[in-house]
Amino acid sequence: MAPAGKASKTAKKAATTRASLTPGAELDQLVAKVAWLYHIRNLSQGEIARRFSLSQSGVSRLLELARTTGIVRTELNLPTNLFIELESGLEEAYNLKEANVFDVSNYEKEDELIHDLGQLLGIRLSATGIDANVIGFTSWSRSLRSTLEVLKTSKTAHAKFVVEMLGDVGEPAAQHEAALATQQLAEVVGGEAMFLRVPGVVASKDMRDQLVKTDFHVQEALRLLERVELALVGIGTCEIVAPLTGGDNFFTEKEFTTAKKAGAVGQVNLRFIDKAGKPVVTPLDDRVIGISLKQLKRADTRIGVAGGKSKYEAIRAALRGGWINSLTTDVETAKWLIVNAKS
Amino acid sequence: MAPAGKASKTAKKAATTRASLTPGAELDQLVAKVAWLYHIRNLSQGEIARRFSLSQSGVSRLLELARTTGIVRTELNLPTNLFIELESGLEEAYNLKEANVFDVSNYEKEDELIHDLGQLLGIRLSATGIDANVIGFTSWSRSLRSTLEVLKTSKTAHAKFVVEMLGDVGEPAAQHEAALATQQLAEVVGGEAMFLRVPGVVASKDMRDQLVKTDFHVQEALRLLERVELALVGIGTCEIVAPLTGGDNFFTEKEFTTAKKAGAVGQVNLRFIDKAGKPVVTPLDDRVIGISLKQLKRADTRIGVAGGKSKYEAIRAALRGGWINSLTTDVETAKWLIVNAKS
DNA sequence: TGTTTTGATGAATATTTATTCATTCATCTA
DNA sequence: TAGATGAATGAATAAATATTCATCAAAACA
Repeated sequence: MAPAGKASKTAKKAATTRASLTPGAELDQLVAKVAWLYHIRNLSQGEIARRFSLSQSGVSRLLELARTTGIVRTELNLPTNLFIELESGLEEAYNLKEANVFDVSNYEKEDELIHDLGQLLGIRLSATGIDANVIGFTSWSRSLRSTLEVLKTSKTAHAKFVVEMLGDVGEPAAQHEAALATQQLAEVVGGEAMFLRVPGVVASKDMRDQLVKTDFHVQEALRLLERVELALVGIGTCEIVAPLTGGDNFFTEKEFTTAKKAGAVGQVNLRFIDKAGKPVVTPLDDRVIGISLKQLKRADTRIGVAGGKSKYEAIRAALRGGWINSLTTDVETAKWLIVNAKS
Repeated sequence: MAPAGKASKTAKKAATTRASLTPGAELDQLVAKVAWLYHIRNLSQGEIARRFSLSQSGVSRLLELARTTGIVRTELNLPTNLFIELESGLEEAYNLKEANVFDVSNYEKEDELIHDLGQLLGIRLSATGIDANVIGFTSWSRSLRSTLEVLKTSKTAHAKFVVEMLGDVGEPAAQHEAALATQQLAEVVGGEAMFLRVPGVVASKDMRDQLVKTDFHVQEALRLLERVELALVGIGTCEIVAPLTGGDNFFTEKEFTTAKKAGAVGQVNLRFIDKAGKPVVTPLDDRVIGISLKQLKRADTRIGVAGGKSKYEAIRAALRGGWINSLTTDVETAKWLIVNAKS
């Protein structure tokens, strides 16, 4: 490869006049061309590099850019019948509209599980398509935000409104993220975002009433909660989990204990339910700003995404109460839910 | 790496009970899982291989399978403003609804150009979406069949009918391909395919009348040609090009010469037009079974895909006559068309 | 203006991926 | 039953790709 050095010298000279030296707009063109040659024409990065007089590493970087900017996008189209026994098992045991099961195969790390399940739902939703007037969204759910990542690339989602089903939860810094997610979902479905930019849990019923009374947007959102058709629901345990801390817009350890003493084994958008799925009404209930269980049930489609050992009981309760009628979960959780449907 | 051999031994033992030994249905699951780990979780093939106790090459092969079966799909989302000067230049010069230009950068090989332009149209169509009652399709066009490849992955195309705008052209063996393409397009848009399974060019007017009279399906298709809303048009020169040969359902060299003598510089779905785009009516016209220019113009959207030096004149004629109002072409052709709009 | 910082870049390199080739095992054939 | 054929597979290897690191030039700063 003796002439290589020489070749690259000439290349560099050419480079001064060529497109790659970041002239902003032209960069896009180059990225597009490179992506085209690589993905449509299946040239190697080396060949492409030669054509444009730049280095292979440069091409590699341009392709990465193409991926991150969404010019190139790889989507997964999972067959729907992969875990059909488990899926129909769930559907029958809990009378579901639909169950999505996949072997995400990392059951230790909750974080990854959450993320993966969210993606899974996204894949399925964009395969099926979404069509509703009002979508209820739980913007603080990490799973659902992962779902959104996938959905962003979908062109098959349509809705008029996206309304948040629960106020802010967690540290104030996270609120921005939640708002962004709602906004993005609204964009994806071509609808309007309706925010519920108040604390999800407040100190007292009075406080709640105050907050609701003063803010027009909140009232609007709360009204829309009556008309949710597709609900993307958060399911949780009666514990304070990792990113959240007791106190900031959330229940304290003590309050959760109160709920558990009253029979709660889990919660759906912070509405407590017992082992049979029945609502557990405590004074805590008046301090949540968000969709009520009654309102929730008006939604035709109520989708939950959850998995992992710690949530088994909570998910089963949500299923038994019929608070969700579509579940996306992992193989292990699905098995447990089927085996323990009656116990 | 001394223990490697040992490890693989154990692996092999495990393998006898595991999923990978081609048990049909389970294979799908494995492919899906591997694709998931690779594309969603970004594990390397080596890591995945270890998890499933198979070799890296095996994983590579599974991933290839995932790609070819459509479980994994990479799509290109080209920005629409890359060649905006050329595009708006074309739109203005020829009063087009839309122009798509891209630098497909291989202008020598006509075959590749044709293929690439087809893909380009596909990318743009699936970005925009299709919504029409009746789509007129030119199933023998190679470009348009490439378009179809891309469109297949799209979920944004809808139509009630897909009707062929020209009878068969080329050797009989190719007819099957054309029919398949039409069928597939119909599937993609969720509509019904209407075939025009007769020769595109027949020996005489009488022959044509005979054929039309006897076949119910043909009559149905011809009726639909009156109601085409979106037409995917084939543009050609007055020459016999590569895969076609004079004679088999096609004009002969001599007949083309006749047309040229009458002023033809190109043809749109085998309807000859002159330099100004005016129809060149000769007796040949009565021997074509397909959409007429008059019928074509009823379609709201008339999309042409073509490029390459040999077609410059023909494309310009088609544009001048207004037979197409949307063009997908390459940079070089676009430049020529703009510069020579008035000459 | 000299110095520093920053970011872009390519050569070299490490890592990853695709392919080749030999082996195995099941199926078919004589 | 022996042998042939062909698919499936993994080890070794070739090829391709991503990353590291040093260099350079433009911008920022003194």
